[in-house]
Amino acid sequence: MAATLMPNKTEATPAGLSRRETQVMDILHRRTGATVAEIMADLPDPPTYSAVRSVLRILGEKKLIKHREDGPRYIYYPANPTETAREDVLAHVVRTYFGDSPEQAVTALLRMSDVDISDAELERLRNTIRRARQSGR
Amino acid sequence: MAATLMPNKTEATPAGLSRRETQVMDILHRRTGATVAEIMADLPDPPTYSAVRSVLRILGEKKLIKHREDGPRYIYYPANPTETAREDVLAHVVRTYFGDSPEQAVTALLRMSDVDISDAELERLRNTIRRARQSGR
DNA sequence: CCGGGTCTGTTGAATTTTCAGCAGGGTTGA
DNA sequence: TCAACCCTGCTGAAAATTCAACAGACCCGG
Repeated sequence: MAATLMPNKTEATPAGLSRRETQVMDILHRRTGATVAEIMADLPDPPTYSAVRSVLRILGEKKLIKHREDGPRYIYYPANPTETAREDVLAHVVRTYFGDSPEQAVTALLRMSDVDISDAELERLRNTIRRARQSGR
Repeated sequence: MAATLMPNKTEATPAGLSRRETQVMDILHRRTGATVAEIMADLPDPPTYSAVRSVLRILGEKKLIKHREDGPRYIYYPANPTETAREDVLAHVVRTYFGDSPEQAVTALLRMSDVDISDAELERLRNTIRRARQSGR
């Protein structure tokens, strides 16, 4: 029994960022742009100002972020549009945690987010999805 | 203009795993358990067998994975239930990429996943969610 | 019974990440 | 004007990660 049949590499973890890099990118996405001070404030176990800037420089070299000037300081923001990032991360999550079933992801999402959707509604939604998928696709 | 008003730390990145650690955890989630060989096969730029085992040992020390014996070898798997992991990762994604709006996450999910749901359906779903949230919660 | 192969446990080194200090330039307000 | 302050750019060191090699145990086929 050959263990692995599909190539199936991990990927989709954008490129493979370090811990701090990931944290900073997350902050930039959440804030859609932030100054060094703001990033530092949001960072768990905030390191020094200089340390944050190091990470930013590296992210810049990797072309993952850009910055514009805002008076005396820089405002850093993700290099590619949020929309893209959203698709990427959702694809990754669906693939990794929901066996490639967007349906399951949706229901989990609804279930956990205070949206106490009824079973009936859920069923209806599921049908809608299935129907849309069959015909549309 | 005080920049930061909320504490708003990053967190939710489970604990802050290293690059390799994250990759391995993702593989274990996707496969719901895997041998070293399988993990190695799924890893981008696969290192040696020994290297993989190092990461596994560390993940074990951090109580993030367990392993059971399967004949001559070990099968590693996430220490806490997939369900929990799913909630955590969804919460993180929604917060980071969708401004804490599960609704938006759901629509994005539907839109991107081959489910070419019509605007009308989408609107209906949105109403359903809103309604459920108001009354149910 | 014995050799080859596979697996785990452990250790130490190479590489990467993370971090802080310092120098220079510009802005601000007294 | 000028001094205090804040910001960036850069550099090198500390710390963590990543990795490979080696030793010992086990299993299997000949």
